Amino acid sequence: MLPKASDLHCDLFPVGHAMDSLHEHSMVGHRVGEGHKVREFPYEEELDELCPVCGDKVSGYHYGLLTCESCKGFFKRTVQNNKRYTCIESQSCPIDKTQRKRCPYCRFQKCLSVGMKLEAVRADRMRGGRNKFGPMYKRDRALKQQKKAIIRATSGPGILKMETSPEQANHHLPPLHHHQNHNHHQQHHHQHHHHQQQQQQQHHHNHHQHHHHQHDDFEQSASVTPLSYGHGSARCGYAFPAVAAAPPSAGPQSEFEHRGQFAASPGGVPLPCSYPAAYASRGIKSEHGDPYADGSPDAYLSSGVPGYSPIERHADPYGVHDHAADSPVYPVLRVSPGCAGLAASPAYPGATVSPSYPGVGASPGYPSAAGSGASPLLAPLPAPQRAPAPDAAVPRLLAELMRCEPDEETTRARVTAQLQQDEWGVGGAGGGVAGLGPGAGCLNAFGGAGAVGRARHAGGAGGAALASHHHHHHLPRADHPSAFALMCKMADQTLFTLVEWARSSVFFRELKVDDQMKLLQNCWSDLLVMDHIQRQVQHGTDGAILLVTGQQVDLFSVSAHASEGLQSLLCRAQELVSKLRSLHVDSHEFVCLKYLLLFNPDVKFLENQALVENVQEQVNAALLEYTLCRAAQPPLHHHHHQQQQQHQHGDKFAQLLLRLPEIRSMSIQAEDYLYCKHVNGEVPCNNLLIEMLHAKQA
DNA sequence: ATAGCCTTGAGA
DNA sequence: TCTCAAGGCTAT
Repeated sequence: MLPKASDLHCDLFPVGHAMDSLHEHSMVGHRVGEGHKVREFPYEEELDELCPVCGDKVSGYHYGLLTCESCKGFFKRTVQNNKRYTCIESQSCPIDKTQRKRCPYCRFQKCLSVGMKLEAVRADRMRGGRNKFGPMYKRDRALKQQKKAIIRATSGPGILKMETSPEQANHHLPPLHHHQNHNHHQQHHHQHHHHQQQQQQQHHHNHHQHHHHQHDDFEQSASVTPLSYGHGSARCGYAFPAVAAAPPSAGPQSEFEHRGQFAASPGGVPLPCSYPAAYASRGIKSEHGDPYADGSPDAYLSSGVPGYSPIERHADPYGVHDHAADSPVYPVLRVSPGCAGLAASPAYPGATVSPSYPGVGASPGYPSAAGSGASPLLAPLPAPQRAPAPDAAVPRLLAELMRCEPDEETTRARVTAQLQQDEWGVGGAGGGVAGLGPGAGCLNAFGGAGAVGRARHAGGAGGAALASHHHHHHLPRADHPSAFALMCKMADQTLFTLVEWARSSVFFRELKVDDQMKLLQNCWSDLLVMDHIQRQVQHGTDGAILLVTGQQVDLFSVSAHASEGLQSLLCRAQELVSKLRSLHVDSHEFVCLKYLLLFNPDVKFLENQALVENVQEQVNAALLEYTLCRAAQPPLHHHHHQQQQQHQHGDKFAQLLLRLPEIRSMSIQAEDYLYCKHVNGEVPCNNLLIEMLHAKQA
C-alpha cells in the first residue's frame, strides 16, 4: 500500500485540524502574529495540513475547504474557463502531489468529490471581499480547534484521559446538560478523497451556460455572482458501474469491490437509489431554502449546481458497505462448554490492562484508570442500580454491566433536550467544511460525546430508519429540517448516547482509544438497531413505534409513507421485537447482547484483541448462566404457555445469540439505506452517523 | 497549463 | 483596521 500512502493518509486525516499551522502558512506575506494563542503541541496535527485533493500542503480555505494553492488555482481555472477534460483511462487516476498534473479530468473530479464548491468561483470575477462561505469557514475552524482539544485530551497519556490541564477539563464531558454551544462539530463532507468515482459518463455536455443567472441563491451580495459550470445532468443515479468492472489501478479500486458487494448486498435493500441525480439536487434545494441554513456543505453543494450534486459522482467512495467483509456469521460466540463458571478466565497473554473481573468487591472497585472520580465518563448516569431483583441469580459480571446501563428516562430527556436545542441551532450547528476523516470523526464522537457539545446533526441509521417514516406525523415540528432530517438527528443523538455508554462501560473503557474506535466503527449501527429493538421490547407497545424521545408513532401510518426499503426494515424490526418479547428478554440479557455486539473479536487490527475476546467470552458465559437460572425459576408473570415457555427458555441462550446475525443484517440494511439517503443529500450534514458510515472503510 | 506570490475588498 | 479567500500575474 505504499503507493497510496498519501491517499490513505489523507483519508485518515483529511483536512483536519491544521489551523494553527495553516494560519502561519497563509499568513506568509502578511504579518504573522494575530493573537492566536497557538497551542504548541508538537506532534499535533501536522498531519492534516494536507490538501484533500492532492496531499500537498494546505494554504487556506479555497472554494469550500482547505486545499493547497495549486488545486485552488486548478479549480479556478477549470471553472472559470469552463474547461473540459477527458480521462484517458478509467477515470480513476490517483491524484497526488506528483501526479496531479497527469490527469486534469480526474483531478477535477476529485476536487468536486472532496467538496470544492463551484459556486465559490465568481462569475463576475470580482476580487476581494467575502462570500457566504465565510461563516462556514469560521465554523469549520472552530470545529477543528475543538477536535484538537479532544485529540489532545484523548490521546495523551492515559487512555481516557483525565485532562492534564484545567482548560482541557472544560472540554470534557460536562456531565449531561450543558452541552450547549460548541455546536457544530464536524464537518464532513464527502471528502471522498478517494479517487475513483464516477463512471457516470461524465456527461459533460454542459450546455455551456454561461455564467450568471441561476443559483444566486447563495452568494450573498448580489455583486458577486457565482459562475455556473454546467455539466449536464447526470441522470443515471449513481450507479455503481465501476463496481463490476473494478479496474486495475491499484489502490482506489478496492473500494469498488466493496461497493460491488454493496450492490449485491444480501439483506441490502434493492437500494432505492435510482433517482435521477437532478431530482436529488432539486429535492435538496427545496428543502433548504437557504443553502446555508443548516450550514450543510453537502446541501449547499448539491443545491447549488444543477447537474453537479456530489451525489452522482461517487459510487461509494468509502467502500462503506463492506460489511460483507465481516464474517458472514456473527461473531459466533465461542460457547465454551464449561463456560458457566465464568470468572475463571485465564489471564490472557497480551492483555495489558487486566479486565479485572469486577465482580470482586461489591463496591465500584473500578479498575485503575477509569475509576478516578475525575473521570467525566463515569460521572454521569450513576445508573440507578435498578437491581431488577434481589437476584442472586445475576452473575456478578452481569450485575456490573448493568450498573452502566443508562435508564430510558435519562436518555429520553437528554435526546429530547438536545433536539430542541438543535432546533434553533440549525443554522449554526451546521457546518463543516472540510471533511474530516473517519478517524477524526470518531475522535469527535468520543470527545465529542461530552467534551464538545454534541450539537451535531444527524443522520440515522437504525434509528433513522424508523424515524423517517414519520413524515407527516406528530413530530415536534416538522417544519425545518423536515421529518426525515429530524429523525436523523434523533438517531444521531442516540448514537451519541450509545457512544457514551460504551465509553463508560466496564471493559470498554480499559481499551485504548484506537481500539475503542475500531470497535465502535464496527458496531455502531448494530447498537442503534439493538437500541431501537430494546426500546420497543421494553417500553413500546404493539402497533406503534416508540422513539427515543418518547413519542409514539403509529406503525401503519408510518409504513404507509415509508419507502420500500424502510418498510422492509420496519418489518424486520417488528418481527424481531415480537420474537424477543415472546422470549421475555429482559434488560440483563439485552446488555449482554449489546456487549457481544460491541466486543466483536472479529474486528481487525485491535491492539488488545485479547481483552476483546476475553470479554466476549465472559459476557457470553454470563449470559448463558443467567438464562439458565432464569429458566429454572421463570419470572412471576406470564404463566400462560408455561410449557412452551419452559421449552423456549431451555435454549433461550441459543435463541438470543441467534438473533445477533439478524441484528447485524438489519444494521447493514440500515446503513445502506442511510447511505442512499446521504448520497441523495437527504441526510443533514454534520452527523456522527455519516461519519461512522464513512469511517467504516479501511 | 501550472503553481507560487501578489492584490483586492466585504465583513468582522 | 485587520482578515483572509477570491482573483490576477507571471516565471516555469
